Amino acid sequence: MDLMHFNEGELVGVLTTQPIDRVLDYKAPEGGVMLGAFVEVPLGPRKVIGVVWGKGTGDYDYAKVRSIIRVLDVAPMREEMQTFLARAAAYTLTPMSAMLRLATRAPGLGDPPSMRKVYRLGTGAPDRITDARTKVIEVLRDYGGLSFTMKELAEMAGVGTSVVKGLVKQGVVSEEEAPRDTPYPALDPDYGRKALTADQEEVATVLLDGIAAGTYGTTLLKGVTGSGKTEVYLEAVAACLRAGRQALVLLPEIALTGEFLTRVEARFGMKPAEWHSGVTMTERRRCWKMVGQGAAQLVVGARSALFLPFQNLGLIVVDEEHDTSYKQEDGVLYNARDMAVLRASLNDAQVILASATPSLESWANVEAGKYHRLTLTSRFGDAVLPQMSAIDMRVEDVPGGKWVSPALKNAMKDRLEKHEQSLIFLNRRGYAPITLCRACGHQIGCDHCDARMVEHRFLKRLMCHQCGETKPMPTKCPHCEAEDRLSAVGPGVERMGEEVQALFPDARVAVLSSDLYGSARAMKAHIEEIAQGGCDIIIGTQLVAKGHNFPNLTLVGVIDADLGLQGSDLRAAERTFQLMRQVAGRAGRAEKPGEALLQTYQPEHAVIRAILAGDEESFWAAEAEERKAAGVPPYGRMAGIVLSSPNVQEVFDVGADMARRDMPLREIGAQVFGPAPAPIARIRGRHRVRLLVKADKQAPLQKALATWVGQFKLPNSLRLSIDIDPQSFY
DNA sequence: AGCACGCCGACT
DNA sequence: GTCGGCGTGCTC
Repeated sequence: MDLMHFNEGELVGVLTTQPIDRVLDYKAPEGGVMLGAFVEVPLGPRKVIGVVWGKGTGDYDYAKVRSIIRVLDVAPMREEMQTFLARAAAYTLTPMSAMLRLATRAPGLGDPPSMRKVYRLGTGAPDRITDARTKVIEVLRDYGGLSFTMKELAEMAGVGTSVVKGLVKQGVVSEEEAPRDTPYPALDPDYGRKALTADQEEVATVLLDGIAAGTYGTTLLKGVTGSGKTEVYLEAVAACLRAGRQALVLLPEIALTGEFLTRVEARFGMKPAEWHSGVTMTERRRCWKMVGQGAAQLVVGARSALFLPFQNLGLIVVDEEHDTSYKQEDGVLYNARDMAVLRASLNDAQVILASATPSLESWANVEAGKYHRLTLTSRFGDAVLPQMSAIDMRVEDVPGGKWVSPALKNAMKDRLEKHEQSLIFLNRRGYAPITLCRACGHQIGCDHCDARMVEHRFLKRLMCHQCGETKPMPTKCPHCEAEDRLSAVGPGVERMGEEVQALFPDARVAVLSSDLYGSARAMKAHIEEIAQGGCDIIIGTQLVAKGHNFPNLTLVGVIDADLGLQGSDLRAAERTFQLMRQVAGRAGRAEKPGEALLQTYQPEHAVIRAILAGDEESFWAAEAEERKAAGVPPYGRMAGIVLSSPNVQEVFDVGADMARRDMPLREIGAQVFGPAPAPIARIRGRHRVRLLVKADKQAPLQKALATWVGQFKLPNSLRLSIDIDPQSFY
């Protein structure tokens, strides 16, 4: 490859991670520098990390141009990575410096490679031989030429470290310095190959053809839980490894990585590299560096893994592609699913978007011919999708303050008798969503946010689900001071646990909610125990919808299928549809047929009917029609602009001013709506208003937004963030 | 992001 | 008089 090289003294442009939205000129250091090199440069009184972005422009007073201090000992950034960052920045309207920060988030990037002492067989002869010494020498012989740390070697030989030290002194064992960051063990694509069903084989073959072509392409891999989606895309990973290229698997949640790593190990013989907020600093550094040297073949990670310095990326799998956590909602606002497609297209790599319930965006891209689509139909074993039906809550007799209908209760009783598990699903954490004073009607809210405090009886506190603030449960109303008049209104999972336990006093009831655990590990252990039959009835939030297997589960009861259909959130129907189908998909594994019962007050609602009929195609088609008519994503483009400030008056004034001076937007036919209070009007003491911009699919939205926002001189106290393709906008 | 420069209010 | 508030601007 023809890498551009700059000789000493030549002007180069360096992009730094400092929030300066410009490439600065520097002189190439002694020995010259490559395009894309990671460098340390002086900036004012400081030294900062940057990347050689291109030739210098020479538009800065030459006398003031300083020299690059040093070139870091890491692989230079590839040109397609530069393009990826630039395109992603332009799309999300993020400054380049912030984009570069995502790509340089490796701890200790600027440090010299960390070294450690390793030991291998030397050439010397021992002065005398002992049993312990023989063991050490045998271990080293067995592993012919490999080296180990002192601790490893002593442990493997079953001797103390002093034995090894003695041998080192005599040169029998040699000591040398080696980098601490070691390559990941090679994965064997043929290691744990499982026989696929005919259906899976067919799909895998198509994916393999895509990999073999070595070109860009995106495939939506659709398959219900248990259809063997993972097995099938791991075949694509195997093909990618055989082709000598790197692969990346993105998972929406860290809690899922543990189980996934085990599956990778079973399939490829070794664990892959891991990248997410849960891994240690040392391991992250190793991962970043090894990925950059091509010494990590497969990375399993969170959305930020998209910014790792892959040298030869051949495949990106986005598992559970519909998951909303792929959309970063703070800092740089990007959707990892879309960015994966962008990165792959610049790398001639393949993308697999896997889901049981794809997003409407992906569905629309398939319809438009941009993505391929593969569907896995048959489930493992002979289990079938659960029998789904609605319980019409308008005719059920449910006492006040209770939520389980007689129909659902009977179904649960039946499972208890058959020693099968039931799952009661309610997507509300805590005990009760509202704490109301019966004397004055006051609802306890958060002091810093415009949100209600949720009672968590388990913690004996009230919690704000927006900012996480908690306070002790008061005994008297903070408004009218009436004693003992506060009451819990509405259901939460903790309260459901109480109700169900009262209905079935002898049943073992377990409540599953993310806030009940101290760590992801504790949560995983508990879920595993429950799945193995550790309880009769599970009460859970959407946590249970995410990839956990409950082999003995045959009944799913949804307490409030209408939750999420309310409001004018455009994606509410889509989300409810996905969530209900996923939850229902938990029932009926192995040989036992499952049943799903949905409690609803609007059984005639199109979404509820589509869920019950299991008729996805018509649901998507109907959704697509509605959104086309409304001109909203994925058939139109939107951007959310959130202004926030400690001063209410200020945000509304600036918001109104921005809405008024909308010429740059009108020029591209875009419309501005608002300002309106943002979905959460106050967070951590900052008042928030939102403007929404709607444009045609083809309109150059980003450019117009940049010009529009650029017109305003914003006060310092005010913060503005632009969210292209916002996930939620009620 | 830091850090310096600079221009108005209450103190020795 | 001057100490210090943090708004504004610069960093190759």
